[in-house]
Amino acid sequence: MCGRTCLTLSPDDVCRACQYSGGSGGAKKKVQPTWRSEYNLGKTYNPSYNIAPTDVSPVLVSEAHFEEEGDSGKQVLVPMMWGIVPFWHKGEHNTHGLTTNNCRLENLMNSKLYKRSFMNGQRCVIVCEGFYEWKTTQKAKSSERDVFFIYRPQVDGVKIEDKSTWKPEEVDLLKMAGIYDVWTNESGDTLYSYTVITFQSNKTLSWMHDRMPAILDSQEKIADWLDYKRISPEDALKLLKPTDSITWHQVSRLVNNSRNKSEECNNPIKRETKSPIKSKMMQSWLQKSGKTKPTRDEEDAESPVEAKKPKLEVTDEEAGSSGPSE
DNA sequence: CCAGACGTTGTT
DNA sequence: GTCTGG
DNA sequence: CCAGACGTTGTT
DNA sequence: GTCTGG
Repeated sequence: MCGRTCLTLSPDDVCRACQYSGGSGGAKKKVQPTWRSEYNLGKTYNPSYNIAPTDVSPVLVSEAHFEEEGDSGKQVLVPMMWGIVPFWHKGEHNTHGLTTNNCRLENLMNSKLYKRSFMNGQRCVIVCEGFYEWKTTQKAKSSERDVFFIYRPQVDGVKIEDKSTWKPEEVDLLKMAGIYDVWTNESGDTLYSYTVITFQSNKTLSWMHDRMPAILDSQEKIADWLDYKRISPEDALKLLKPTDSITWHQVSRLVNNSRNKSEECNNPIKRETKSPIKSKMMQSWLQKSGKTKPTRDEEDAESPVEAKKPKLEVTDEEAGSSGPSE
């Protein structure tokens, strides 16, 4: 599932962080998406460690949706509300009564709510530093579930939760595939809103939750997902596959309350001590089996495996934005 | 033809 | 229990 | 996703 | 608005 995200960059910095190789002709140059602020009933984007449904956050879309003769390969950032308001909805924007913060990929193509937007090319990419996931538990109340912050592996030295260790130009933001819609009220005011596409989790995350967002893990996939004139809906769907290019750490339950916007929200906490009984059993079992360390599978896979860190090298994507400077 | 749904989650 | 707000 | 409300009256 | 169920 995906019910809370984190994005703390200013609009300008989000633009910098979303630099992509674009432009026409053979010589692709690095360009930044432009910031396109819509009225959205007066709702605006506020950088936050704790973004919840109904909040507004920036998403990438093709410029061609807005410019008459726009290049569908060009990207723009548009603040939109999380949770689609169906374009046919009558009344206040918040009275449709449907849960639309996520769209199950399995249901997309026979959904009355999402299919039209999708076939219409209204694809978007939700941008964030990471998202929060509550571990599915049988016994605990929802308020007692373990919470994790999930994000892209960063280059050496960058700690995503410590903004003093990185700059917008070098951070690797998490990008999720979504669908957006445009709603107009009786007065003719428009509201842009989006949903995050989800599917069944792969092994990397299924121990935590059975659903995960459709993460786009390369610049090419992002460009293809957004360019609705070049890539058909059918081909766009093929881009959505579970990724292993993610990592995570446990965070405090401060994030449970969406009013808590503290930067502590995405800070790692020490793993909760297991019950003494289980801990003792584990220790003696480890001694018997002569192991020094439990393997990933043996300890519930609750910490990310190594070897997911990207190599620090200058690729076409990164040329022009070097690593830590100064 | 009209009426009614249109969505997702977790948990008892 | 269920819906709305953040 | 979780938290918090869930209601009405008359009067400062 | 559009689709399904009756």
